Amino acid sequence: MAKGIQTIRETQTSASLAQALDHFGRRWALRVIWELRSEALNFRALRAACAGISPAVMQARLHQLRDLGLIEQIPGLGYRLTASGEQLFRIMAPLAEWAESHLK
Amino acid sequence: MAKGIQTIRETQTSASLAQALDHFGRRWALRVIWELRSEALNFRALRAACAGISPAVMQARLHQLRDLGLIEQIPGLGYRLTASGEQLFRIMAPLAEWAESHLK
DNA sequence: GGCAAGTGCTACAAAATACGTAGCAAAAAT
DNA sequence: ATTTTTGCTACGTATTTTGTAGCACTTGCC
Repeated sequence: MAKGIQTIRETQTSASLAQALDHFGRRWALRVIWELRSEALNFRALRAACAGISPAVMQARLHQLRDLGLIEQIPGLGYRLTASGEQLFRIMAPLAEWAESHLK
Repeated sequence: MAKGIQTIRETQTSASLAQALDHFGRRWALRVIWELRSEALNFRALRAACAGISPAVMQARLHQLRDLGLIEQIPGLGYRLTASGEQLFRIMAPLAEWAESHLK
């Protein structure tokens, strides 16, 4: 067992964070949160906003995000962020600026 | 064309952000950034940190993240975040706290 | 030198995930 | 009552990820 540049990490990633990163590391997951940032959208409007997503995947993401308590479905209104979801959005908001300045 | 709850979004998501969210919406992408937060790690150490990732996917992510200018490979040291990558990490850092308090 | 261990990386079949299109049943609007 | 819009499902195809094996190359060591 060589004592090389790196051995075992002293600070390992927590299970909660790993879980979060795994959930968000699915296509459209972050995008859906993003599209709900300012207003509630119904299924089809949300699908239009995420141009290219298939209905099956949208349905899957909505379920997962609902299970995570990030979004909620209001009958007659559509889907919208919960308090927890809005908090997450506020966290990822600076990402927009970052993307603008680094991905041009 | 009914003027329902929502018509067309007035503020649409920019291409850059869509691109960023698409890149990060791949498995292990955010996790790899996260694991490199404090120190450079070589291929195998990085793979050990991301328990469960396959070498092929790790290789693919490293390529993509390198193309995005987020990480760089230093011969004899391994992979580490670039200035741009560290900036991104600082942005997503609050995510750790969020995950701890919301995903228990 | 020679040899063992560690390195980054590739190959490839199987499983999981996403895409694309069509369309249904229920609610709402006309 | 008929049309429109709604959320959602089905299903075959394409893409992505997994899991395992191993290759070629460098490094440290006797």
